[in-house]
Amino acid sequence: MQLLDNYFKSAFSVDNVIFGFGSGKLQVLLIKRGEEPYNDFWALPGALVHPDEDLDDAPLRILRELASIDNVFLEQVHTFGRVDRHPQGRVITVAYYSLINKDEVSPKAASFANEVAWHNVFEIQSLAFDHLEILNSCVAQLQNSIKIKPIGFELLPESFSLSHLQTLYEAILNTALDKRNFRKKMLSMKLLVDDLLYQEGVPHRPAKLFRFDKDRYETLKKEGFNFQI
Amino acid sequence: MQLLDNYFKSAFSVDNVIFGFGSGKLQVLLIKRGEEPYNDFWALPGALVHPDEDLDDAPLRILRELASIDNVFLEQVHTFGRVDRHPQGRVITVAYYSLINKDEVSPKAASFANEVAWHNVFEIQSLAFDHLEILNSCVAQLQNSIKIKPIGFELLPESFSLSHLQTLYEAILNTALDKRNFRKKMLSMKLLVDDLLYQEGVPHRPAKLFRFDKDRYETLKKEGFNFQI
DNA sequence: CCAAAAGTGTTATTGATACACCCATGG
DNA sequence: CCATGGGTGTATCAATAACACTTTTGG
Repeated sequence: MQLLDNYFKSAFSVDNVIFGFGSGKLQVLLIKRGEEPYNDFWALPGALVHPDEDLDDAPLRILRELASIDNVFLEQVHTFGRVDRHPQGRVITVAYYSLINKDEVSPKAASFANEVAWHNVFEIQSLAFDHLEILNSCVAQLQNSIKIKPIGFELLPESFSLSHLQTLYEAILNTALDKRNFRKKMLSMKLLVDDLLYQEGVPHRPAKLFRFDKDRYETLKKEGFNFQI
Repeated sequence: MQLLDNYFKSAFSVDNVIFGFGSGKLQVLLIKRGEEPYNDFWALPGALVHPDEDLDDAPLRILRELASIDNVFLEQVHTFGRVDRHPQGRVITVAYYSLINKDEVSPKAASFANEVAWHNVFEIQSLAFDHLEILNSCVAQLQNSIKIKPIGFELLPESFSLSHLQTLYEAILNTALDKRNFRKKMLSMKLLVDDLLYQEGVPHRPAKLFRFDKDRYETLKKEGFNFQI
């Protein structure tokens, strides 16, 4: 609260909705608050923006502190600024979401949190402050973005099967997709390269593995190509 | 600058990209700055957010001061917060755009401006601060939004012809559209009601006039209808 | 040989695009 | 009667959606 006092009257913060994919579900990394208000509530990880820090760097700092990762996909979503959104003063907050591969991180509670844990997005009932509204707006934007930009791969290991990718899309869009149509469309865009590997040790026919060709996407994009699922 | 001093070190502002439609072109309302920095440059109308003012109300206040109108379509676009974006201190700014019918306003220079004028969007070469970047992001978002939401009507008089509407779409999207296909699609959505009026005093066949049925749109939207042009 | 998920094509329907002439009015 | 923009329909092509069986592996 000491730090807060310096900023108060008018502070700006960022909140970062960190998405991951696990157990076939879209998940989000939440912290358990260790102080009032909303003590013991789950909340989005957030931080005040430092005076000498670019706005877009603040959510990346959160990721570094919480999950020790850098170089993450990040998208700004919306800025929330109702006068009464924070009970202790005027805080305008900029919401971001980021996509990370859960396998590569083991989140540790940072200075500002008691506990950190992954939660299934579509099972969350309440959060501290207006964080549920913020989460929902980020989910909506993710659902839009994933249909028109090849960003889902950020949530998967480098090498993945088409079924794995499809379950990811289904988890995010919260709907079932047709297997044959999904594969047809995904492969027709020529953004996946055959990894020349197959799944191992599975009790069924092993799936062919692919990886996403980012360079090729950048090239195609310049030529006017539009990703579309 | 006196007001500014109170806020500085960390201030948040809004900038409002006010779009209008005139002479067949997409236009934007700019102010000419009357002080340093960027004295005599054209700039987006902006304002610091008052401590007791909801964020979304700040751009509406700008509209009230500059054009004496209320009840305007408004969309938040993006928040710009690079440390060096403002030469005099740390200012994070939230960009909004709004759509108004030029016929209903006669903008007057407000306290913070020397001069106000409409400019053709696609002819603007430079603006104060990073306002060109902000303008461009708002134009891009308007172009996206107008394809999927029936918002263009805000820029027109209540009663308009299909050709009028088409020139508006062409001006915003900066591209030519096929007349028959445009009309077919627009009418098929059943969002326009025949105004039972025709143009008058034109030296050619007078056009049938329509108006946008907002209630009907809200109803259809609830049933899962998606606007699409 | 059983269970489990991988992999694979065709058809029908829908939506998108391309395109040219006649009409009504004012001057 | 001329100039101007208003108004209209069809045919082709591309994209989407629906749908069921065979294959490969581990146990």
